[in-house]
Amino acid sequence: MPVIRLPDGSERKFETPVTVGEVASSIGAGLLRAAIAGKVNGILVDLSHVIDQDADLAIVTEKDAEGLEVIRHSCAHLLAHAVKELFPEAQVTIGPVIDNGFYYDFSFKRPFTPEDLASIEKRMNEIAKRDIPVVRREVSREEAIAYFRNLGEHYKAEIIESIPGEQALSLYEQGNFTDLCRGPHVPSTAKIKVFRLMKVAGAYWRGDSKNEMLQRVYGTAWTKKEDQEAYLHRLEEAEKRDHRKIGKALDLFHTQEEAPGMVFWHPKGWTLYQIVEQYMRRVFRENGYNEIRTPQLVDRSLWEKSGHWDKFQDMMFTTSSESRDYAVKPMNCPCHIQVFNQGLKSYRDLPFRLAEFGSCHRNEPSGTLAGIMRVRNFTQYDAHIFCTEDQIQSEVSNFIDLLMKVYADFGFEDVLVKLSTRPANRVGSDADWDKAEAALQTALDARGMAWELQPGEGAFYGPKIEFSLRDCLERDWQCGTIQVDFSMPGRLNATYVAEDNTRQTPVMLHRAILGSLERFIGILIEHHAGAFPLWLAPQQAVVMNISDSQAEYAKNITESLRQKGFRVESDLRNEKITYKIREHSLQRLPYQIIVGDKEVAEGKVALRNRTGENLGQMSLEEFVARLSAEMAGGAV
RNA sequence: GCCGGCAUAGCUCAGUAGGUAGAGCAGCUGAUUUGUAAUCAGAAGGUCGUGGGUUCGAUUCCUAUUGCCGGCACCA
Repeated sequence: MPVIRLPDGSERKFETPVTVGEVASSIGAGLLRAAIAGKVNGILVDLSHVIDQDADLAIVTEKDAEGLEVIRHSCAHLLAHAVKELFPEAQVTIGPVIDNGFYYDFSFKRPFTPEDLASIEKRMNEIAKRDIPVVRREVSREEAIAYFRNLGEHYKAEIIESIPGEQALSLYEQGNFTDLCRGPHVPSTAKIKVFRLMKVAGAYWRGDSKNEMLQRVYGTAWTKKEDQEAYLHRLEEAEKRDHRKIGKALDLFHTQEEAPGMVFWHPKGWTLYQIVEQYMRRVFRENGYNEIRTPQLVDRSLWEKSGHWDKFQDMMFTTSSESRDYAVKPMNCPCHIQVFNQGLKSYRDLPFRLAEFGSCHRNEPSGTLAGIMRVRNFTQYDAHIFCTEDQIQSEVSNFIDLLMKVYADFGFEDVLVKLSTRPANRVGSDADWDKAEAALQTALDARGMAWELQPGEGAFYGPKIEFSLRDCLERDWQCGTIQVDFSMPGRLNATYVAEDNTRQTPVMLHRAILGSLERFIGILIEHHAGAFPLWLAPQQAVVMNISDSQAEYAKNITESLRQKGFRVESDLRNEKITYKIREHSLQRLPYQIIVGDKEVAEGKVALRNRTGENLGQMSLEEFVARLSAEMAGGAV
């Protein structure tokens, strides 16, 4: 005689055990029609789930986020169902829900083609229309294994065999297709209405590159057609912001076959790069860092001592000369320790902060290269702080303040924070780890930041915090990090003289704000879609004449602005003003200045901003004041 | 690195069921002196990513290779 409490607080009594669907039906036929699943005492279940004792129940419909998740999950099954009907020899494996959709991995003798995708999607629509009930059934482990072995579904059988314990397993059956699944699922295939298959790609079985490569089919699914269209539209918008496209259109950089994964910066792109570099240089200077420069090429023995050779040998570029082997530096830290090691350091020198804009090379696998986001030659904008354990917390605190300020200056307000703590394999004593983890956590909490704990995800040498930027398309980019290192200073013999005249090994903090500068600029390009704020714009304004007679005046305006430090060019070409405006608008210049006979006569300029607004006439002084104010609002 | 796709003029792209390629824009030349997102005309521009093969003939078919793109694995 279960009593069921609904989210609004009301209660319903039933004489016998009831299913979630029956409760929904007792509330209203409309609710039953909209119902996707149920939530019993907070646990998501099928509509067919039987409730035999008192419980809290919420009916999950397609309006709920969880309802959409269930639909996406069921859509993955629908995909597998269609594939099995069209290609019976294909074997099913797993099909989880992901952001905006789902995927399903198949083992098949040949790759799926785009044409296959079209026919699979068509079959999915047909199956959905058949309105096939989706039925849950519990079986024992042995039964399940035997069932899938018998079907020749070896991957499924392997999955079940790897599930520990003797627990009963659930199978979901829709017509002639059955899949092992925890569920829950929609009650019928007809509940899945809006979906699209997006792409096929290879994916390793169980995510291990030693295993067979499976065929992964990606799809997206929604409850409403408009939602799907909005999603597809968002993808198109993201494509327009692609830094490779914008980099070409705005003449910022290029890459070419002879230097894979390395960037040729053009004048405008290099201007942008320099603005970012000079800004960071100022930030370092004002915050107690000393900038240094260390060699690109360092004898192999140093990398052996630091431990990098052992682990990353294949990914380091090497060269040799006069029978010595060198490696091109893949990171700055070992060299920074060499600088620290020059001369005897006292505890009074700590914290000792060294920063470098170091050009690093890593021979990344070919398949990982992507525009300027992942390259083989990049500028590692990082710094190392040598300090005592007692200084960790204040250093981390100051660093977080600095990092948030820098991100805000670049237009990023939304920052995700993750704290990773000790892994099973690690160096350093538990006392060291206790202290370091506590220092990181205290620094975060003192600032009142929201953060996520990642237990066991720290590096072997120490705990770390990672900072990700969320851009305007809601994509996350991990850029910043601060890592405590108990290992490397000792490995490379860094010491200082303590108050009691003993030699101590300092703790080293690795810290980065922007990460790879190439990647950060790629993020900036996509975040701003090439329409950079004034302080970052490689070219801030153009001065255009209407006809030849104002050429001299235009040149003078340009020159005055340049004298004041603004990045301005003249466009004196014999073209119609509309033509010039169009060109510079496409180049996304913050300001366009137009001078014709009227402006010459009155000693003024006519101003147009990036959104196409005509700001009317003003004196050069007024325009300069406007630019200066806008720059002050930015970071410079 | 693995799976799949792609590679044609400076750029964006079309094309050839195998008979050495075409558009728009840019660039060049000339005319036009122009008021807030494309003035007109003319001439020119390509070893169809690279190597090998099949063929009377390959940009097209086969093969290898390089790069790029989408994933996967990787990322000190």
